[in-house]
Amino acid sequence: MNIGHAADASGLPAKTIRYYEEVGLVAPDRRENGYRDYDDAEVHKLRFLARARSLGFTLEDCRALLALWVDTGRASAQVKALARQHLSAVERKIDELRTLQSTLEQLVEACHGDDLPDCPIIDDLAGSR
Amino acid sequence: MNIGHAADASGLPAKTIRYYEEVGLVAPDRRENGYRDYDDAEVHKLRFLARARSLGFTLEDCRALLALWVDTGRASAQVKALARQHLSAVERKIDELRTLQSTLEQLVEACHGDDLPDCPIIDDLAGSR
DNA sequence: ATAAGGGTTCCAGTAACGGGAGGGTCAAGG
DNA sequence: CCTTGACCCTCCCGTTACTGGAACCCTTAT
Repeated sequence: MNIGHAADASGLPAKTIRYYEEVGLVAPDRRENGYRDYDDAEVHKLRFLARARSLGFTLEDCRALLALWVDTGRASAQVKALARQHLSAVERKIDELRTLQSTLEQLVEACHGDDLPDCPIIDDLAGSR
Repeated sequence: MNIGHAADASGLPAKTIRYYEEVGLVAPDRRENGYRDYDDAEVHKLRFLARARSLGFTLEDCRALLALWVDTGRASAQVKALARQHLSAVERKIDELRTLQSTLEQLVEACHGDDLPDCPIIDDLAGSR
C-alpha cells in the first residue's frame, strides 16, 4: 500500500506519516522503486497514532503507548499512569486558560470600545492603576 | 541601565529582552562599549510586554498593542477588538481541552490500573470497540 | 595579574509538522 | 512512442517564543 492510500486509511497526511517514520514511530517496507509500502499492521499503527494524537498525547507519549500496545504482557497500570499524567497536564492547562479568560473578560467588559482613546485594557497593560 | 538591571526591573530574562529587540519590539540605545542602555521608557515598554505576554497575547498581538499604546489618538474599540479576539481564541482552546479532559477521564476511569494486561485505554487507541 | 561577574554575538535546539523545490515512477491515452 | 497527470521521493526552510551554550569582550576589585 502506497503512502497516499495509507494516508486515506489512517486519516493522517502523508507528510505526517513520513515525519513519524523519521522519528522512528513507524517503519514501512520499501519497494524496489523506493516507494514506502504499508501493510495492515503499519496502517493499524498509524491509526493508533492518529487516535493518540487526537487525544493530545505528545509523540513521546505515543512512542511509549505503542510500546505498551505491542507488549501484550504490560500492566494496565502503566497505561493508566501515562493517561493520568496527561490528564493532569490538560487540567493544569485548562486552569491556566480559565484564569486568562476571566482576566480578559474583565478587561473587555471594562473597555467602552468606542472611538475615544480612553482604554482600561491599555491602562492595565501599561501598569497604571 | 544595563540589560541585567532592565531584566530585574521588568521581570523578563535578559535573553528574552534581546529577543524582543531582535524582532523589533524594543530598541534601546547603545553605549560606546556596545552595551545596551535602557531608559525608563524602554523599561516601561518591557513591563508592558511582560504583562501582555502573561495575558497570553502573541508577540504579534503585543506589537499591535504597543502601537495602540503609543498612539494616544487610538479608538478603544481597536484595543477591545484585539482583546476580544484573543479571548475567543482562549475560549476555543478551553473547549478543546475540556473535550479531551472528559474523554481522558472516561478512559482513566474505565482502566483497572492493575498488573493485568487488559486495558480499555489501549483498546480505545487500537480502535477495538 | 587575575578572577568574578557583567556584557556581546552567533548557532543550535525545542514540538510537530506544513510548504515548496527539484526530481523519479507509473498507468493510461493519442 | 510519447506525453500527461497523478503519484512518489528527498531535501530544506519556516513556524512560536524563546532557552542554552560557546567564544569572546568589558569593568571592577583584590
